[in-house]
Amino acid sequence: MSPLDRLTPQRPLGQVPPERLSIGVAARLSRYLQVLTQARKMGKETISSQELADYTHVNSTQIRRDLSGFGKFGKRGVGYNVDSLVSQIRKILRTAGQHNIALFGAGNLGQAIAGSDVFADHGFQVVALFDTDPKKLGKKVSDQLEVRPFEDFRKVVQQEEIVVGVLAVPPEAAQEVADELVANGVRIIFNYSEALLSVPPGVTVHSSSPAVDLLYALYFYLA
Amino acid sequence: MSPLDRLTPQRPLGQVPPERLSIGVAARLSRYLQVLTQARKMGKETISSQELADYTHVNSTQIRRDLSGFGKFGKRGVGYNVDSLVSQIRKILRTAGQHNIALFGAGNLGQAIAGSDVFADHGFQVVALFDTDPKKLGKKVSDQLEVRPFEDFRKVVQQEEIVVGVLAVPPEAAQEVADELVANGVRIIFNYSEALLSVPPGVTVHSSSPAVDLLYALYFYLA
DNA sequence: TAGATTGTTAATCGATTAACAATC
DNA sequence: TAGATTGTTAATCGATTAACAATC
Repeated sequence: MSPLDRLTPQRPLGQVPPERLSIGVAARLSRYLQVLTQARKMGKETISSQELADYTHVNSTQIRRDLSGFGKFGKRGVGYNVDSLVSQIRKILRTAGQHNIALFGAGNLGQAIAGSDVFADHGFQVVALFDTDPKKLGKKVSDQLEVRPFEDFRKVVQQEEIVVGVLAVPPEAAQEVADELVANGVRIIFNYSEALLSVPPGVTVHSSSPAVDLLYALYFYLA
Repeated sequence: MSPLDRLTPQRPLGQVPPERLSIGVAARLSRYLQVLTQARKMGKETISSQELADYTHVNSTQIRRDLSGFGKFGKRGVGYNVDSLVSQIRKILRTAGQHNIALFGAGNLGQAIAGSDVFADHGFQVVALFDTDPKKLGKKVSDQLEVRPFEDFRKVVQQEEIVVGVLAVPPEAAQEVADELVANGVRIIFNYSEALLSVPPGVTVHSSSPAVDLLYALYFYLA
């Protein structure tokens, strides 16, 4: 802080620092958290900013700075304690709680998602799996989960607080499901289908497109 | 360009401008390409920088500038022709050709990937699908593809030019497969397992982690 | 102690944004 | 023509990088 800053404070003295992270910081912290969670699973107790950089493709200086903005979490010469860094980042991102997901589509992709740990590891619980195929209805996909008819969705969204809708449906069905989600107040949609979705402002669509990463990886391979 | 730059040219006069794109530009162009490909499938003939911005979450001015750096591809008052923009970006990324992929793991995720259009749309062809489970061997997963024993991989990599290895295996098997890929000269690995992989320098690992996007989407939802 | 790694600064580079003339 | 959207500039902001003292 320069002396001038003290003369012209950005906010009233005594107030807490800005609570809202920038998109970049929030995105990077999420990536650190993903790696840390996995590192913990693999029994790693400490991790250096350089290791984090190798796994996340984020510069190690950037990582140290991102973290040091919130406190002195590391130990010089040693690195960061994995466990405690996980809790610290969860606190910063305020994602320590449990959040409910509804999953649409019980095909290969839907079942792969339902059976994966990725969401569970970060406090997201798939509470319902929907499909329209009568042959799939009632099928047990995991201990907790069986395939329910799409029509049940309204009921579910009223009973459980669904924060995210995940689409693993064929592209031609995606917009219809998205509309239904929006109509029932869901404001985050995770789109694994290839369809381009139209949603009203205030609703966020995240599209996962592995081919994109492959394209630019290939560019640097060929160039 | 400042006058000083003309006195101290970065490269010999008369040579072509730098061919290598920055990582940021290459990554963004890839995202535009993904959206354009899908827009074309949906019968869209023109698209504006604003529409591209809505779908990619990249600022529309940024998009126009990225594109105008390579030519005047748009029409004022109209937008960009989807078809011709696809060809232009492919030319820039030099990914117009066909490239071969080997896919590991024939579980739900592996079968979902094998059956998807994402890779095919961008010129990536899955030429072989491997698994170690004897019960799955020989199973037809698509018209072109049947499950082969992991041991066949060396043969395949010698016969076909495999540029990318895609891992859809359980986390405990991922490192072993990665090592085998590296040993056989594959330098791009796409990791859908949750394992953290160690690879030598020169090999690129891309890890797809949907939960990461969800985490930071949630942050802005809660904040 | 010696080696390793954090926390932090300063310089550079690239991304973002607003604004607007050009033009379809 | 009128409306829309590109191509481009300029100003600001955030990311990247190198470097290094502090310190475990």
